Amino acid sequence: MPCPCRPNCDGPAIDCDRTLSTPQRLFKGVRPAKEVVAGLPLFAGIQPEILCRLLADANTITRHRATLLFGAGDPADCFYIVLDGAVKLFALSQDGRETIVEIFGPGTSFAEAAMLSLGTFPLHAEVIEDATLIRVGRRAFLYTLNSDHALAYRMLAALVTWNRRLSTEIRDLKERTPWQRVAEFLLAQTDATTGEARLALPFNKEVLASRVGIRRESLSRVLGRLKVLGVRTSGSAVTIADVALLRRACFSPAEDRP
Amino acid sequence: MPCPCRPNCDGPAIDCDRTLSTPQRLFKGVRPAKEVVAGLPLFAGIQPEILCRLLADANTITRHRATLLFGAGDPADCFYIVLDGAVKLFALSQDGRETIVEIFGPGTSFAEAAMLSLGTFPLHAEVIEDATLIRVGRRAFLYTLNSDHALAYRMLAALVTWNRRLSTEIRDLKERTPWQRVAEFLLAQTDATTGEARLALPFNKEVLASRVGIRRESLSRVLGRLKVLGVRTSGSAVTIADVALLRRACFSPAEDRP
DNA sequence: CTCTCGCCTTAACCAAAGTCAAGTGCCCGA
DNA sequence: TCGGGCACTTGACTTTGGTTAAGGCGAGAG
Repeated sequence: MPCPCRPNCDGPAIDCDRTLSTPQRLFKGVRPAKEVVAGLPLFAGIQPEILCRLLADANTITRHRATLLFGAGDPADCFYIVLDGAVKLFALSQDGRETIVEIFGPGTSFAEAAMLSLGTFPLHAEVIEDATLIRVGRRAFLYTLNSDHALAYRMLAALVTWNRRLSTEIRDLKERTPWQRVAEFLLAQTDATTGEARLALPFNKEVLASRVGIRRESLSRVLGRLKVLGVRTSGSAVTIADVALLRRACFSPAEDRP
Repeated sequence: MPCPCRPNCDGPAIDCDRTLSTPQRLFKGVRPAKEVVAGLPLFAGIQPEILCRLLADANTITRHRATLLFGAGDPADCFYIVLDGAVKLFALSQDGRETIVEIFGPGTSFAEAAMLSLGTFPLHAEVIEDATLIRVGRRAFLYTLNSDHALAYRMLAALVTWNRRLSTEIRDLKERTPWQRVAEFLLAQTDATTGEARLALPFNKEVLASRVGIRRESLSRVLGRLKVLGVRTSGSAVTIADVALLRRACFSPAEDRP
């Protein structure tokens, strides 16, 4: 079966009861493939036999940053599950500028949807942080979808929540300022709801800028202005002095904006 | 069965073989309900008996502009098919400003997705142009979804294309300027691919502005600047002197921007 | 007929994001 | 150790969208 990313398809097949053979460095907390995949919202509650069948046509691959997984227009004959690292989906405008539409991190999957209709990917996908991925073949996926009607319904639900994410993203782009989107992003990186928080940016600032829809120079300036709200950055390390304060500033109308 | 828009649920039930009893003014080209619904991508190819079953729990309603169909958080126990007019889905920020996320016109349906997961609407819906709608009950819809697996797959496909629309919307918001989005919107309103085009804005400019993510004052300015590209407006009437020219200006990098 | 209201436009001002260019710091390899 | 490349920052400048306020204009009510 031909594969759009042929030169990349060198990963080992998956024995679904064996632990994934990924480098420790990349994938902390090694678990059997079964578990990882079953943990995805899309496949929650899947029947074990069907899962094995699915994984029979899957393999793990590790890719370094800057590797193109597929280009827009390529035939969509696989989808990906991210075990570690990060992948961006982006578009290229005629003048060569790229616009990041979505970013996927550990425990998420992407490009399933492309296989359902057109059969071609609508966007480009590139690894932005060294990644470990499971690549699942189209044939197996569609077969699984057909053998397990419950899966089809879960997939419906998954698409709906994905949709909802996109809607709120649109809303954000329309009604919030760049600095609010940056602050929002930072807040989303921590579980803390009060007090100080330390976090590491999951990817570089060029990417972060594109993620929130501004240029990297503007991001620098925004981060500068966020200092007065207790946000310090050095490299990819960020500390938020008072999460609650930042959250209030970010979500309350007007007053105390940086 | 309780209905979130109870005071509005006064429409007649639908006899699926009879012509819809909607006012001529609103719904030009009267067709049987069956046909209209079967024309939706979601229900294309549906089996006639199942369709009738679906419509047995449906009714037509006509609503004037400014009517709220449902609010965010309301229980989602129906979805809507637009026969005529237009409906906006929007969010309200804390300071009371509204942000339009999507707009639905004739021949489209909305809010089906809300019934699949949470069971509550994520956004507000308001009629923005006097509308004729079919309101389909949740129970019937879910029943139909279960009886017709093919429908479930079509629904998957429909969600995927919907998703794709949202992605390109995000891309647009990030990589194109407001005037490009306005021009794009105008171009989308006509079938013409060359020469002159005349069109009527499907809703007022306040709404259009929110649709493209700017304020109405900015929309005025943009329309003013688009004059040099052959776009004239008077009220809701718009003429594009040269569609091809506008398209080129709108999609080509830099040069000749208004 | 006029008044008013809703819808839209205009203008002046300001804040802020984009652009272009230069500069800094860091890592890595020769 | 040097030099080059990369990621990021800074500054000066331009452009543009938001804000506020005022005014125009048409439709419908009184």
